[in-house]
Amino acid sequence: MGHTSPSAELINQATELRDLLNQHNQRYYVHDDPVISDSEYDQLLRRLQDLEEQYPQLLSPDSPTQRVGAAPLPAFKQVRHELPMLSLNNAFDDTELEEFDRRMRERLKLGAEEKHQSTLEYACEPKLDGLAVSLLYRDGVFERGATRGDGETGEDITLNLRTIASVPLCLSGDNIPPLLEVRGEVYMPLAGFKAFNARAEAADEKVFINPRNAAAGSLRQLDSKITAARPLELCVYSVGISEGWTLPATHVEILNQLNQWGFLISPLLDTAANIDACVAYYQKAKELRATLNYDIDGIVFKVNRLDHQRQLGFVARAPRWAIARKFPAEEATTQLLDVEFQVGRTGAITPVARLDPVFVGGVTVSNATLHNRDEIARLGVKIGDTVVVRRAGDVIPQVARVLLEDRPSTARAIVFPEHCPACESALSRIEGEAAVRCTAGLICPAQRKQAIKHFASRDALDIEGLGDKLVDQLVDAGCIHSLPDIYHLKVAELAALERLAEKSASNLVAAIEASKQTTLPRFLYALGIREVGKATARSLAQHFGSLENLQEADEDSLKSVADVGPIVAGFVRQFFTNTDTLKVIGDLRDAGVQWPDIEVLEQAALPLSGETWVLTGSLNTMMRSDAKARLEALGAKVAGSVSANTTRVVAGDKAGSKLAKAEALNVPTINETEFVEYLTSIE
DNA sequence: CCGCCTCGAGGTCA
DNA sequence: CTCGAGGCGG
Repeated sequence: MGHTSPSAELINQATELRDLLNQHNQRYYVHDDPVISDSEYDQLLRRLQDLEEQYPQLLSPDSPTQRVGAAPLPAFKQVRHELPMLSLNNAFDDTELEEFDRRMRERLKLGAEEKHQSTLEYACEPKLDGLAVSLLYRDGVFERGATRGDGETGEDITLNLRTIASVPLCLSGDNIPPLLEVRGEVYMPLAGFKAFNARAEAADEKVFINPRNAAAGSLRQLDSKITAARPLELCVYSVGISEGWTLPATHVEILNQLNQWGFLISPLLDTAANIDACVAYYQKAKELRATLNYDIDGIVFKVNRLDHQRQLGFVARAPRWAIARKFPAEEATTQLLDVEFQVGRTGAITPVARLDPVFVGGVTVSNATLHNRDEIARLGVKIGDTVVVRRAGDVIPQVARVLLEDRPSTARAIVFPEHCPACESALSRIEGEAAVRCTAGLICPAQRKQAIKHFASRDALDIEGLGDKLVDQLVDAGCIHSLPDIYHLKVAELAALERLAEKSASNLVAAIEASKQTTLPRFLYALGIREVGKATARSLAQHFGSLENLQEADEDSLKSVADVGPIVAGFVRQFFTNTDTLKVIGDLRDAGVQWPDIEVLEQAALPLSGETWVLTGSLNTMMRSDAKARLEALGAKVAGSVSANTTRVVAGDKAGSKLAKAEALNVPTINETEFVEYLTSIE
């Protein structure tokens, strides 16, 4: 068995069964229109299983038998998204939605008076409450699936996605592109969620708190057999990269095409002729919400025409041409039990409300930030009050207001401290700032701990294993006083600590060692310069190329960096003129912290300086303006026409005369895929 | 901020 | 086997 080859007849049979099953599967899950009974389906599936068992050569990754799950993985691999997975801007009321529409029409030069004349059509669809994923199909076969992650890098969850019935293992229909990345949301339908929990409860197993976390937990299983037993679904809402597909004119047409190839799209997908119709769609969806078999947290509106989308481009980490109109956050009332004061990295004192735990927006809330002294005053809140709590912007719990009529006679005023709760030094408040700060800087143990935690955090040097508790432990034990001490920790010294044995200790030392190889933006961010977050750190790194250049930069040249004004420039100058911080940087470098030599390029200028590039044809994976900006950031000039001086031509789909001219003049050309690879290789 | 998963530590029991 | 830390995602 297994070593004999299957006959042509059997190979044929297996292929037919596979196609048939995939087809029925699609009818059932994507079009909700089954033509055979469940038991007939099971019979077909079992026949294929038998065949594959007998002749393992017949097995292919797109076989429906593969949905039952595979052997457990040791860990998830990291996956880089060629095209970053962006987030969406939000609108919390109708006015914000109308402002969005006004911005769109202004930028597209459509004119305000045309508001009600159907000039700007929007695609409307509900925003499912699940997890964003990306799925890559090569020649119509599902090849790789990944979580969104931070948008740039996610985790490879191919095997888990393969178990989801509405994830097509291979695409069907006409003109399937050789390369296609789709994006969508994985979620657990409410019926499945309830059934799963009912069964879990009966079996005395743990139940899930809400469908979103159930879906997230299911996708994070290393053993895909467990995922296979979870009722998950995929609904797609956009295309990432693609090759060999001339995109249609509108977003809705894209989705309809995806649907024809076998993907589930929202049955509520619709268009709105103008923003008033969007508002109406939102109202209708809000009423419909309670009857749906899945959680939604808002409605997404997208400018429907792709040429308009290209014209509008992106802001920061979100497309300019789309907005999510959020449903109002769910609210609940509870008691304010106490207020604690925490010291942040920059010394800011943050009051944190300790609440009587209350279930709101799908989770149990027991803490909420009160932001600062002004916020406490604005709310007029006292300890013992009944407060209204809500989960704002999806995540962070917030005290919305106080029910003064319920105030007990025992309510006590919240006393803002006058001294730092960690180091006792006096607090000060700078004119015009909301925050009250401890100015002791790194002398304050709380700030020292925060600085170290920040340095080790995911977006900074990403030292895995050096978390909150461990930093507290290490600082309290005197193992770490300042950042460079991290790099002198020894396994023996760590293993002597509580709850940290040989294994963890050597893992940590290895992670610390690995963190020495970093990048300039990460390092800058890790230093914790005030007002220098991830984005600013990246701009600074790109602009100055090296730490030396940045250190020597005066305020004027700092201000010439995008998003850097006088305030940030001031903080940066202040940081690099402080002898203590300079010593910390020196010690870190002595300890071996280093980043690739972008500084080599600083004099010789950027990698593409002196080159002239020409873009022609339409690009599928990026906006032309983005392509231009990226090239210019690398020092290239981007010209409109091809000449003998042109260094290179990027030929997108339907490239015309410019491509012909390039070939005539012997100017090298590259296609879009090569171009994207090239960009990612040198950026 | 919270819920979920995974993993290591350290206990209990064989 | 239980506990708790850390990573991840929204």
